[in-house]
Amino acid sequence: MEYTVQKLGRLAGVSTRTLRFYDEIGILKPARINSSGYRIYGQKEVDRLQQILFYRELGVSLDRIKQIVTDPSFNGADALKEHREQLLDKRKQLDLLISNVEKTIALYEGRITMTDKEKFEGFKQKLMEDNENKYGKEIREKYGDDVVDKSNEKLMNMTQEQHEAAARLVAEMTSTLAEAFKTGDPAGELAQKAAELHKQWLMFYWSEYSKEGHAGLAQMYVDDERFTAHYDAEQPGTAAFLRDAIHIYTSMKK
Amino acid sequence: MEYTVQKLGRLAGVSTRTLRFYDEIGILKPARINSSGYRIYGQKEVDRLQQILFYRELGVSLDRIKQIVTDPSFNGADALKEHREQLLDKRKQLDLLISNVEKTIALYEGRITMTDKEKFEGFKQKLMEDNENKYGKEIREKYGDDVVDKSNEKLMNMTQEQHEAAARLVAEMTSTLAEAFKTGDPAGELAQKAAELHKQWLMFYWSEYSKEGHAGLAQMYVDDERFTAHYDAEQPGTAAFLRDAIHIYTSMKK
DNA sequence: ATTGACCTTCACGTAACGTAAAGGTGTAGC
DNA sequence: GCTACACCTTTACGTTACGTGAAGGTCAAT
Repeated sequence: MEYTVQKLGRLAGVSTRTLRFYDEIGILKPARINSSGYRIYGQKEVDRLQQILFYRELGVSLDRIKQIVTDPSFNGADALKEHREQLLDKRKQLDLLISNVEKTIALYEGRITMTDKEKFEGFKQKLMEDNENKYGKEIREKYGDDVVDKSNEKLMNMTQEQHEAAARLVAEMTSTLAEAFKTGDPAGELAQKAAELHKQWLMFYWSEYSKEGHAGLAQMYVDDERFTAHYDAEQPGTAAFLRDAIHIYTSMKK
Repeated sequence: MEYTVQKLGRLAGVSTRTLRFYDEIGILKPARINSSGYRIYGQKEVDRLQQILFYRELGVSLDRIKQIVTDPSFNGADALKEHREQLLDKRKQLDLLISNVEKTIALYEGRITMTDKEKFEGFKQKLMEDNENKYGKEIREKYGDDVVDKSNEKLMNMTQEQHEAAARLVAEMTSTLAEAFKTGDPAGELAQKAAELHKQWLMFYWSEYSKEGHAGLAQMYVDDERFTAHYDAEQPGTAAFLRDAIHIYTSMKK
Protein backbone atom coordinates (compact mmCIF):
# COMPACT_ATOMS: atom_id res chain seq x y z
CA MET A 1 0.00 0.00 0.00
CA GLU A 2 1.39 3.41 -0.95
CA TYR A 3 0.41 6.77 0.44
CA THR A 4 0.82 10.41 -0.50
CA VAL A 5 1.16 13.00 2.27
CA GLN A 6 -2.51 13.62 2.67
CA LYS A 7 -3.48 9.97 2.67
CA LEU A 8 -0.89 9.11 5.27
CA GLY A 9 -1.87 12.19 7.24
CA ARG A 10 -5.50 11.16 7.35
CA LEU A 11 -4.57 7.63 8.30
CA ALA A 12 -2.43 8.70 11.22
CA GLY A 13 -4.25 11.87 12.19
CA VAL A 14 -1.51 14.39 11.48
CA SER A 15 -1.31 17.31 9.07
CA THR A 16 0.54 17.25 5.78
CA ARG A 17 2.76 20.00 7.13
CA THR A 18 3.78 17.70 9.96
CA LEU A 19 4.82 15.00 7.49
CA ARG A 20 6.83 17.48 5.43
CA PHE A 21 8.41 18.74 8.61
CA TYR A 22 9.31 15.22 9.72
CA ASP A 23 10.88 14.71 6.33
CA GLU A 24 12.79 17.96 6.67
CA ILE A 25 14.28 17.09 10.04
CA GLY A 26 15.04 13.57 8.86
CA ILE A 27 12.83 11.76 11.32
CA LEU A 28 10.56 10.22 8.67
CA LYS A 29 11.64 10.22 5.05
CA PRO A 30 9.28 9.01 2.32
CA ALA A 31 10.07 5.65 0.74
CA ARG A 32 10.57 7.40 -2.58
CA ILE A 33 9.81 10.52 -4.58
CA ASN A 34 7.79 9.99 -7.74
CA SER A 35 8.44 11.61 -11.10
CA SER A 36 6.35 14.65 -10.15
CA GLY A 37 8.23 15.22 -6.94
CA TYR A 38 5.46 13.80 -4.74
CA ARG A 39 6.39 12.10 -1.48
CA ILE A 40 5.37 8.42 -1.54
CA TYR A 41 5.23 6.47 1.72
CA GLY A 42 5.03 2.70 2.19
CA GLN A 43 4.13 0.30 4.99
CA LYS A 44 7.52 0.71 6.63
CA GLU A 45 6.95 4.43 6.95
CA VAL A 46 3.47 3.89 8.35
CA ASP A 47 4.92 1.74 11.10
CA ARG A 48 7.63 4.23 11.85
CA LEU A 49 5.14 7.07 12.03
CA GLN A 50 3.04 5.10 14.50
CA GLN A 51 6.11 4.67 16.63
CA ILE A 52 6.92 8.38 16.41
CA LEU A 53 3.40 9.35 17.40
CA PHE A 54 3.46 6.92 20.29
CA TYR A 55 6.44 8.68 21.83
CA ARG A 56 5.10 12.07 20.89
CA GLU A 57 2.01 11.35 22.94
CA LEU A 58 4.26 10.65 25.86
CA GLY A 59 5.63 14.15 25.47
CA VAL A 60 9.06 13.12 24.24
CA SER A 61 10.79 15.75 22.09
CA LEU A 62 11.29 15.06 18.40
CA ASP A 63 15.02 15.28 18.91
CA ARG A 64 14.90 12.40 21.34
CA ILE A 65 12.36 10.51 19.28
CA LYS A 66 14.78 10.75 16.40
CA GLN A 67 17.36 8.81 18.39
CA ILE A 68 14.82 6.27 19.50
CA VAL A 69 13.44 5.47 16.06
CA THR A 70 16.81 5.72 14.34
CA ASP A 71 18.57 3.30 16.62
CA PRO A 72 16.39 0.72 18.37
CA SER A 73 18.92 0.45 21.17
CA PHE A 74 17.42 3.68 22.48
CA ASN A 75 14.01 2.16 22.29
CA GLY A 76 14.18 1.01 25.84
CA ALA A 77 13.53 2.42 29.19
CA ASP A 78 16.58 4.69 29.36
CA ALA A 79 15.20 7.49 27.26
CA LEU A 80 11.85 7.30 28.98
CA LYS A 81 13.42 7.26 32.40
CA GLU A 82 15.32 10.41 31.69
CA HIS A 83 12.16 11.86 30.27
CA ARG A 84 10.28 10.93 33.43
CA GLU A 85 12.84 12.77 35.53
CA GLN A 86 12.35 15.86 33.43
CA LEU A 87 8.60 15.60 33.79
CA LEU A 88 8.82 15.19 37.55
CA ASP A 89 11.07 18.22 37.72
CA LYS A 90 8.61 20.15 35.67
CA ARG A 91 5.78 19.18 37.98
CA LYS A 92 7.74 20.27 40.99
CA GLN A 93 8.30 23.69 39.51
CA LEU A 94 4.68 23.87 38.45
CA ASP A 95 3.52 23.06 41.98
CA LEU A 96 5.72 25.81 43.35
CA LEU A 97 4.30 28.27 40.84
CA ILE A 98 0.74 27.32 41.63
CA SER A 99 1.38 27.66 45.33
CA ASN A 100 2.81 31.15 44.86
CA VAL A 101 0.07 32.24 42.51
CA GLU A 102 -2.54 31.10 44.97
CA LYS A 103 -0.89 32.93 47.82
CA THR A 104 -0.75 36.08 45.76
CA ILE A 105 -4.39 35.77 44.80
CA ALA A 106 -5.31 35.38 48.43
CA LEU A 107 -3.23 38.43 49.20
CA TYR A 108 -4.87 40.53 46.49
CA GLU A 109 -8.34 39.37 47.27
CA GLY A 110 -7.86 39.88 50.94
CA ARG A 111 -9.93 36.78 51.44
CA ILE A 112 -7.98 35.93 54.48
CA THR A 113 -6.80 38.99 56.34
CA MET A 114 -7.38 42.10 54.28
CA THR A 115 -9.32 43.62 57.12
CA ASP A 116 -6.77 42.87 59.74
CA LYS A 117 -3.59 44.74 59.20
CA GLU A 118 -1.48 42.76 61.54
CA LYS A 119 -2.40 39.49 60.01
CA PHE A 120 -2.06 40.97 56.55
CA GLU A 121 1.50 42.00 57.17
CA GLY A 122 2.16 38.63 58.68
CA PHE A 123 0.83 36.92 55.62
CA LYS A 124 3.01 38.86 53.28
CA GLN A 125 5.89 38.07 55.55
CA LYS A 126 5.04 34.41 55.27
CA LEU A 127 4.84 34.55 51.48
CA MET A 128 8.25 36.13 51.39
CA GLU A 129 9.70 33.60 53.76
CA ASP A 130 8.26 30.72 51.80
CA ASN A 131 9.76 32.00 48.62
CA GLU A 132 12.99 32.60 50.40
CA ASN A 133 13.12 29.00 51.49
CA LYS A 134 12.18 27.66 48.10
CA TYR A 135 14.42 29.53 45.77
CA GLY A 136 15.67 32.55 47.63
CA LYS A 137 19.03 30.97 48.22
CA GLU A 138 19.65 30.39 44.53
CA ILE A 139 18.59 33.87 43.60
CA ARG A 140 20.62 35.43 46.36
CA GLU A 141 23.65 33.52 45.18
CA LYS A 142 23.04 34.50 41.62
CA TYR A 143 22.21 38.14 41.95
CA GLY A 144 23.25 39.21 45.40
CA ASP A 145 21.29 40.21 48.45
CA ASP A 146 20.38 43.73 47.42
CA VAL A 147 18.12 42.65 44.59
CA VAL A 148 16.16 40.20 46.70
CA ASP A 149 15.86 42.61 49.59
CA LYS A 150 14.73 45.35 47.28
CA SER A 151 12.09 43.16 45.75
CA ASN A 152 10.81 42.07 49.11
CA GLU A 153 10.84 45.64 50.37
CA LYS A 154 8.72 46.61 47.39
CA LEU A 155 6.12 44.02 48.30
CA MET A 156 6.01 45.21 51.90
CA ASN A 157 5.62 48.80 50.86
CA MET A 158 2.41 48.17 49.05
CA THR A 159 0.47 48.68 52.20
CA GLN A 160 -3.08 47.85 52.85
CA GLU A 161 -4.00 51.52 53.04
CA GLN A 162 -2.72 52.26 49.59
CA HIS A 163 -4.53 49.32 48.23
CA GLU A 164 -7.77 50.34 49.83
CA ALA A 165 -7.48 53.93 48.68
CA ALA A 166 -6.94 52.82 45.10
CA ALA A 167 -9.84 50.42 45.36
CA ARG A 168 -12.11 53.23 46.57
CA LEU A 169 -11.05 55.43 43.68
CA VAL A 170 -11.76 52.67 41.19
CA ALA A 171 -15.18 52.09 42.69
CA GLU A 172 -16.02 55.79 42.47
CA MET A 173 -14.72 56.04 38.94
CA THR A 174 -16.70 53.00 37.87
CA SER A 175 -19.99 54.25 39.27
CA THR A 176 -19.46 57.76 37.92
CA LEU A 177 -18.69 56.30 34.52
CA ALA A 178 -21.84 54.19 34.60
CA GLU A 179 -23.91 57.30 35.42
CA ALA A 180 -22.19 59.30 32.72
CA PHE A 181 -22.78 56.58 30.17
CA LYS A 182 -26.54 56.97 30.66
CA THR A 183 -26.33 60.63 29.64
CA GLY A 184 -24.65 59.57 26.39
CA ASP A 185 -22.48 62.70 26.39
CA PRO A 186 -18.72 62.12 26.77
CA ALA A 187 -18.17 65.88 27.00
CA GLY A 188 -20.69 66.28 29.79
CA GLU A 189 -19.92 67.05 33.41
CA LEU A 190 -20.29 63.50 34.69
CA ALA A 191 -18.16 62.00 31.95
CA GLN A 192 -15.43 64.55 32.55
CA LYS A 193 -15.55 63.78 36.26
CA ALA A 194 -15.09 60.11 35.41
CA ALA A 195 -12.10 61.00 33.25
CA GLU A 196 -10.64 63.02 36.11
CA LEU A 197 -11.15 60.15 38.55
CA HIS A 198 -9.58 57.82 36.04
CA LYS A 199 -6.55 60.06 35.95
CA GLN A 200 -6.33 60.22 39.74
CA TRP A 201 -6.51 56.49 39.94
CA LEU A 202 -3.80 56.17 37.31
CA MET A 203 -1.61 58.51 39.32
CA PHE A 204 -1.64 55.87 42.01
CA TYR A 205 0.43 53.67 39.78
CA TRP A 206 2.12 55.99 37.35
CA SER A 207 4.72 58.19 38.94
CA GLU A 208 4.29 60.77 36.23
CA TYR A 209 1.24 61.97 34.29
CA SER A 210 1.13 62.82 30.61
CA LYS A 211 -1.83 63.65 28.44
CA GLU A 212 -0.41 61.52 25.67
CA GLY A 213 -0.04 58.50 27.91
CA HIS A 214 -3.55 58.94 29.26
CA ALA A 215 -5.05 59.37 25.80
CA GLY A 216 -3.05 56.43 24.46
CA LEU A 217 -4.24 54.18 27.24
CA ALA A 218 -7.82 55.24 26.56
CA GLN A 219 -7.45 54.35 22.89
CA MET A 220 -6.16 50.96 23.89
CA TYR A 221 -9.33 50.31 25.83
CA VAL A 222 -11.05 50.18 22.45
CA ASP A 223 -8.30 48.64 20.31
CA ASP A 224 -7.47 45.75 22.59
CA GLU A 225 -10.42 43.46 23.02
CA ARG A 226 -9.23 42.25 26.40
CA PHE A 227 -9.48 45.75 27.79
CA THR A 228 -12.72 46.33 25.98
CA ALA A 229 -14.21 43.21 27.51
CA HIS A 230 -13.24 44.45 30.95
CA TYR A 231 -14.86 47.85 30.63
CA ASP A 232 -17.84 46.64 28.62
CA ALA A 233 -18.63 43.91 31.13
CA GLU A 234 -21.56 45.76 32.70
CA GLN A 235 -22.60 47.85 29.73
CA PRO A 236 -21.42 47.39 26.13
CA GLY A 237 -20.03 50.60 24.69
CA THR A 238 -18.59 51.77 27.97
CA ALA A 239 -14.99 51.35 26.82
CA ALA A 240 -15.52 53.54 23.76
CA PHE A 241 -17.42 56.05 25.86
CA LEU A 242 -14.60 56.26 28.38
CA ARG A 243 -12.08 56.70 25.59
CA ASP A 244 -14.08 59.57 24.13
CA ALA A 245 -14.42 61.20 27.52
CA ILE A 246 -10.69 60.92 28.19
CA HIS A 247 -9.78 62.21 24.74
CA ILE A 248 -11.93 65.25 25.36
CA TYR A 249 -10.51 65.59 28.85
CA THR A 250 -6.89 65.42 27.70
CA SER A 251 -7.34 67.78 24.79
CA MET A 252 -9.01 70.44 26.95
CA LYS A 253 -6.42 70.33 29.71
CA LYS A 254 -3.14 71.84 28.74
CA MET B 1 19.29 57.91 40.02
CA GLU B 2 19.79 57.08 36.35
CA TYR B 3 20.77 53.79 34.85
CA THR B 4 22.09 52.48 31.55
CA VAL B 5 21.04 49.03 30.38
CA GLN B 6 23.85 47.21 32.08
CA LYS B 7 23.48 49.04 35.37
CA LEU B 8 19.77 48.39 35.52
CA GLY B 9 20.34 44.82 34.44
CA ARG B 10 22.78 44.20 37.26
CA LEU B 11 20.45 45.84 39.74
CA ALA B 12 17.49 43.71 38.79
CA GLY B 13 19.29 40.55 37.76
CA VAL B 14 18.35 40.48 34.11
CA SER B 15 20.42 40.64 30.93
CA THR B 16 20.81 43.72 28.77
CA ARG B 17 19.18 41.78 25.96
CA THR B 18 16.11 41.34 28.13
CA LEU B 19 15.87 45.08 28.72
CA ARG B 20 16.24 45.83 25.02
CA PHE B 21 13.62 43.19 24.32
CA TYR B 22 11.24 44.69 26.87
CA ASP B 23 11.78 48.03 25.18
CA GLU B 24 11.09 46.47 21.79
CA ILE B 25 7.78 44.92 22.83
CA GLY B 26 6.80 48.09 24.64
CA ILE B 27 6.58 46.63 28.10
CA LEU B 28 9.34 48.79 29.56
CA LYS B 29 10.53 51.85 27.68
CA PRO B 30 13.52 53.85 28.92
CA ALA B 31 12.78 57.24 30.46
CA ARG B 32 14.80 58.86 27.70
CA ILE B 33 17.45 58.30 25.05
CA ASN B 34 20.61 60.33 25.46
CA SER B 35 22.49 62.12 22.69
CA SER B 36 24.48 58.99 21.85
CA GLY B 37 21.42 56.85 21.53
CA TYR B 38 21.89 55.16 24.90
CA ARG B 39 18.84 54.00 26.84
CA ILE B 40 18.54 55.85 30.15
CA TYR B 41 16.21 54.51 32.86
CA GLY B 42 14.96 56.30 35.97
CA GLN B 43 13.38 55.32 39.27
CA LYS B 44 9.97 54.92 37.68
CA GLU B 45 11.36 52.32 35.31
CA VAL B 46 13.10 50.49 38.12
CA ASP B 47 9.78 50.16 39.92
CA ARG B 48 8.03 49.00 36.82
CA LEU B 49 10.70 46.42 36.12
CA GLN B 50 10.35 45.05 39.63
CA GLN B 51 6.64 44.67 39.03
CA ILE B 52 7.26 42.93 35.73
CA LEU B 53 9.72 40.53 37.29
CA PHE B 54 7.33 39.80 40.12
CA TYR B 55 4.69 38.56 37.70
CA ARG B 56 7.27 36.86 35.56
CA GLU B 57 8.29 34.77 38.52
CA LEU B 58 4.69 33.69 38.87
CA GLY B 59 4.92 32.36 35.33
CA VAL B 60 2.65 34.98 33.79
CA SER B 61 3.31 35.61 30.08
CA LEU B 62 4.79 38.94 29.02
CA ASP B 63 1.70 39.57 26.96
CA ARG B 64 -0.46 39.39 30.07
CA ILE B 65 2.10 41.25 32.16
CA LYS B 66 1.91 44.02 29.60
CA GLN B 67 -1.78 44.46 30.34
CA ILE B 68 -1.21 44.33 34.05
CA VAL B 69 1.51 46.95 34.16
CA THR B 70 -0.06 49.11 31.47
CA ASP B 71 -3.44 49.35 33.12
CA PRO B 72 -3.53 48.88 36.87
CA SER B 73 -7.15 47.73 36.72
CA PHE B 74 -5.71 44.38 35.62
CA ASN B 75 -3.44 44.38 38.58
CA GLY B 76 -5.88 42.44 40.64
CA ALA B 77 -6.79 38.87 41.10
CA ASP B 78 -8.56 38.38 37.78
CA ALA B 79 -5.47 37.89 35.68
CA LEU B 80 -3.89 35.67 38.28
CA LYS B 81 -7.04 33.61 38.67
CA GLU B 82 -7.15 32.88 34.99
CA HIS B 83 -3.46 32.14 35.14
CA ARG B 84 -4.06 29.71 37.99
CA GLU B 85 -6.65 27.87 35.94
CA GLN B 86 -4.14 27.49 33.14
CA LEU B 87 -1.53 26.20 35.54
CA LEU B 88 -3.93 23.68 37.04
CA ASP B 89 -4.82 22.50 33.56
CA LYS B 90 -1.19 22.14 32.76
CA ARG B 91 -0.59 20.09 35.87
CA LYS B 92 -3.45 17.80 35.01
CA GLN B 93 -1.98 17.09 31.61
CA LEU B 94 1.44 16.66 33.13
CA ASP B 95 0.12 14.12 35.61
CA LEU B 96 -1.46 12.17 32.79
CA LEU B 97 1.79 12.19 30.87
CA ILE B 98 3.80 11.05 33.86
CA SER B 99 1.36 8.27 34.53
CA ASN B 100 1.61 7.04 30.96
CA VAL B 101 5.36 7.33 30.84
CA GLU B 102 5.66 5.35 34.03
CA LYS B 103 3.38 2.65 32.75
CA THR B 104 5.41 2.39 29.58
CA ILE B 105 8.65 2.19 31.49
CA ALA B 106 7.24 -0.58 33.59
CA LEU B 107 6.13 -2.32 30.43
CA TYR B 108 9.55 -2.01 28.81
CA GLU B 109 11.43 -2.98 31.89
CA GLY B 110 9.17 -5.88 32.54
CA ARG B 111 9.54 -5.08 36.20
CA ILE B 112 6.09 -6.28 36.87
CA THR B 113 5.07 -9.11 34.64
CA MET B 114 7.57 -9.53 31.84
CA THR B 115 7.99 -13.15 32.77
CA ASP B 116 4.32 -13.90 32.85
CA LYS B 117 2.76 -13.59 29.47
CA GLU B 118 -0.78 -13.54 30.66
CA LYS B 119 -0.20 -10.74 33.08
CA PHE B 120 1.91 -8.92 30.55
CA GLU B 121 -0.85 -8.91 28.04
CA GLY B 122 -3.24 -7.88 30.73
CA PHE B 123 -1.03 -4.99 31.64
CA LYS B 124 -0.80 -3.70 28.13
CA GLN B 125 -4.54 -4.10 27.95
CA LYS B 126 -4.84 -1.98 31.06
CA LEU B 127 -2.56 0.72 29.68
CA MET B 128 -4.65 0.88 26.57
CA GLU B 129 -7.88 1.00 28.48
CA ASP B 130 -6.59 3.74 30.71
CA ASN B 131 -5.57 5.83 27.75
CA GLU B 132 -8.88 5.08 26.15
CA ASN B 133 -10.71 6.43 29.15
CA LYS B 134 -8.54 9.51 29.45
CA TYR B 135 -8.39 10.78 25.94
CA GLY B 136 -9.44 7.98 23.66
CA LYS B 137 -12.83 9.48 23.16
CA GLU B 138 -11.45 12.77 21.89
CA ILE B 139 -9.03 11.07 19.57
CA ARG B 140 -11.62 8.70 18.27
CA GLU B 141 -13.93 11.59 17.56
CA LYS B 142 -11.17 13.50 15.85
CA TYR B 143 -9.57 10.84 13.74
CA GLY B 144 -11.94 7.94 13.58
CA ASP B 145 -11.80 4.48 15.08
CA ASP B 146 -9.41 2.92 12.60
CA VAL B 147 -6.42 4.98 13.65
CA VAL B 148 -6.86 4.28 17.33
CA ASP B 149 -7.49 0.60 16.77
CA LYS B 150 -4.48 0.37 14.53
CA SER B 151 -2.30 2.01 17.10
CA ASN B 152 -3.53 -0.26 19.84
CA GLU B 153 -3.14 -3.29 17.66
CA LYS B 154 0.44 -2.30 17.04
CA LEU B 155 1.14 -2.22 20.74
CA MET B 156 -0.43 -5.62 21.24
CA ASN B 157 1.57 -7.12 18.42
CA MET B 158 4.84 -6.38 20.06
CA THR B 159 4.79 -9.66 21.86
CA GLN B 160 6.91 -10.72 24.71
CA GLU B 161 8.70 -13.29 22.57
CA GLN B 162 9.82 -10.73 20.05
CA HIS B 163 11.04 -8.50 22.76
CA GLU B 164 12.98 -11.24 24.43
CA ALA B 165 14.52 -12.43 21.18
CA ALA B 166 15.73 -8.94 20.39
CA ALA B 167 17.06 -8.53 23.89
CA ARG B 168 19.04 -11.79 23.57
CA LEU B 169 20.51 -10.62 20.28
CA VAL B 170 21.54 -7.31 21.80
CA ALA B 171 23.18 -9.08 24.71
CA GLU B 172 25.11 -11.37 22.39
CA MET B 173 26.17 -8.50 20.18
CA THR B 174 27.31 -6.45 23.15
CA SER B 175 29.45 -9.20 24.61
CA THR B 176 30.90 -10.15 21.22
CA LEU B 177 31.72 -6.49 20.62
CA ALA B 178 33.45 -6.23 23.99
CA GLU B 179 35.56 -9.30 23.18
CA ALA B 180 36.37 -7.97 19.72
CA PHE B 181 37.37 -4.61 21.13
CA LYS B 182 40.11 -6.30 23.15
CA THR B 183 41.67 -7.66 19.94
CA GLY B 184 41.85 -4.12 18.58
CA ASP B 185 41.14 -5.32 15.05
CA PRO B 186 37.85 -4.17 13.50
CA ALA B 187 38.50 -6.43 10.49
CA GLY B 188 39.03 -9.52 12.66
CA GLU B 189 36.69 -12.44 12.98
CA LEU B 190 35.15 -11.40 16.27
CA ALA B 191 34.52 -7.82 15.17
CA GLN B 192 32.90 -8.99 11.96
CA LYS B 193 30.71 -11.35 13.94
CA ALA B 194 29.65 -8.40 16.09
CA ALA B 195 28.80 -6.44 12.95
CA GLU B 196 26.76 -9.37 11.67
CA LEU B 197 24.89 -9.61 14.97
CA HIS B 198 24.33 -5.89 14.88
CA LYS B 199 22.75 -6.28 11.49
CA GLN B 200 20.54 -9.15 12.64
CA TRP B 201 19.39 -7.14 15.56
CA LEU B 202 18.65 -4.17 13.32
CA MET B 203 16.57 -6.42 11.09
CA PHE B 204 14.29 -6.89 14.04
CA TYR B 205 13.24 -3.29 13.70
CA TRP B 206 13.99 -2.35 10.11
CA SER B 207 11.79 -4.06 7.62
CA GLU B 208 14.44 -3.71 4.95
CA TYR B 209 18.23 -3.88 5.08
CA SER B 210 20.62 -1.66 3.16
CA LYS B 211 24.39 -1.40 3.44
CA GLU B 212 24.13 2.37 3.21
CA GLY B 213 21.65 2.57 6.06
CA HIS B 214 23.75 0.29 8.20
CA ALA B 215 26.97 2.17 7.47
CA GLY B 216 25.25 5.51 8.00
CA LEU B 217 23.92 4.44 11.37
CA ALA B 218 27.39 3.28 12.36
CA GLN B 219 28.86 6.64 11.44
CA MET B 220 26.25 8.33 13.58
CA TYR B 221 27.42 6.33 16.56
CA VAL B 222 30.56 8.44 16.38
CA ASP B 223 29.16 11.74 15.16
CA ASP B 224 26.34 12.05 17.67
CA GLU B 225 27.66 12.22 21.19
CA ARG B 226 24.52 10.80 22.66
CA PHE B 227 24.99 7.58 20.73
CA THR B 228 28.68 7.61 21.48
CA ALA B 229 28.00 7.89 25.18
CA HIS B 230 25.72 4.88 24.97
CA TYR B 231 28.23 2.61 23.27
CA ASP B 232 31.26 3.94 25.11
CA ALA B 233 29.62 3.47 28.49
CA GLU B 234 31.61 0.34 29.36
CA GLN B 235 34.71 1.00 27.31
CA PRO B 236 35.65 4.32 25.65
CA GLY B 237 36.39 3.86 21.98
CA THR B 238 33.82 1.14 21.49
CA ALA B 239 31.55 3.31 19.35
CA ALA B 240 34.36 4.12 16.93
CA PHE B 241 35.43 0.49 16.91
CA LEU B 242 31.93 -0.68 16.08
CA ARG B 243 31.67 1.88 13.32
CA ASP B 244 34.94 0.66 11.79
CA ALA B 245 33.83 -2.95 12.01
CA ILE B 246 30.50 -2.19 10.37
CA HIS B 247 32.09 -0.11 7.65
CA ILE B 248 34.38 -3.01 6.83
CA TYR B 249 31.46 -5.40 7.05
CA THR B 250 29.25 -3.39 4.71
CA SER B 251 31.96 -2.75 2.15
CA MET B 252 32.89 -6.43 1.95
CA LYS B 253 29.35 -7.69 1.57
CA LYS B 254 27.82 -6.89 -1.75
C1' DA C 1 -9.89 23.43 -21.95
C1' DT C 2 -11.19 24.19 -17.55
C1' DT C 3 -12.16 23.11 -12.94
C1' DG C 4 -10.95 21.39 -8.40
C1' DA C 5 -8.32 18.65 -5.55
C1' DC C 6 -4.09 17.47 -5.00
C1' DC C 7 1.08 18.26 -4.72
C1' DT C 8 5.54 21.20 -4.34
C1' DT C 9 8.85 24.79 -2.16
C1' DC C 10 9.55 29.01 0.19
C1' DA C 11 8.87 31.84 4.14
C1' DC C 12 6.90 34.27 8.05
C1' DG C 13 4.87 33.74 12.87
C1' DT C 14 4.87 31.72 17.48
C1' DA C 15 7.78 33.01 23.34
C1' DA C 16 11.30 35.03 25.42
C1' DC C 17 15.15 35.86 24.98
C1' DG C 18 20.77 33.97 23.95
C1' DT C 19 24.34 34.82 21.14
C1' DA C 20 27.27 36.69 17.86
C1' DA C 21 28.53 40.36 14.39
C1' DA C 22 29.63 44.94 13.01
C1' DG C 23 30.27 49.29 14.44
C1' DG C 24 29.87 53.78 17.42
C1' DT C 25 31.00 56.08 22.40
C1' DG C 26 33.43 57.26 26.76
C1' DT C 27 37.29 57.46 29.45
C1' DA C 28 41.74 56.22 31.33
C1' DG C 29 46.61 55.86 30.58
C1' DC C 30 50.63 56.85 27.72
C1' DG D 1 46.73 62.68 20.24
C1' DC D 2 46.55 57.74 20.28
C1' DT D 3 45.27 53.39 21.94
C1' DA D 4 42.93 50.13 24.98
C1' DC D 5 38.99 48.60 26.84
C1' DA D 6 34.51 48.61 28.53
C1' DC D 7 30.44 50.16 27.30
C1' DC D 8 26.61 51.19 24.00
C1' DT D 9 23.84 50.54 19.49
C1' DT D 10 21.11 47.81 15.70
C1' DT D 11 20.54 43.64 12.93
C1' DA D 12 19.62 39.09 12.68
C1' DC D 13 19.78 34.10 13.24
C1' DG D 14 18.63 30.06 16.52
C1' DT D 15 15.54 27.88 19.75
C1' DT D 16 10.24 23.92 19.29
C1' DA D 17 6.91 21.91 16.38
C1' DC D 18 4.55 22.97 13.50
C1' DG D 19 0.15 26.59 11.40
C1' DT D 20 -0.83 29.35 7.77
C1' DG D 21 -0.68 31.44 3.57
C1' DA D 22 1.50 32.36 -1.19
C1' DA D 23 2.87 31.07 -5.71
C1' DG D 24 2.92 27.65 -8.80
C1' DG D 25 3.03 22.64 -10.85
C1' DT D 26 0.12 17.88 -11.39
C1' DC D 27 -3.74 14.84 -12.05
C1' DA D 28 -8.31 13.21 -13.01
C1' DA D 29 -12.77 14.36 -14.37
C1' DT D 30 -15.97 17.21 -16.91
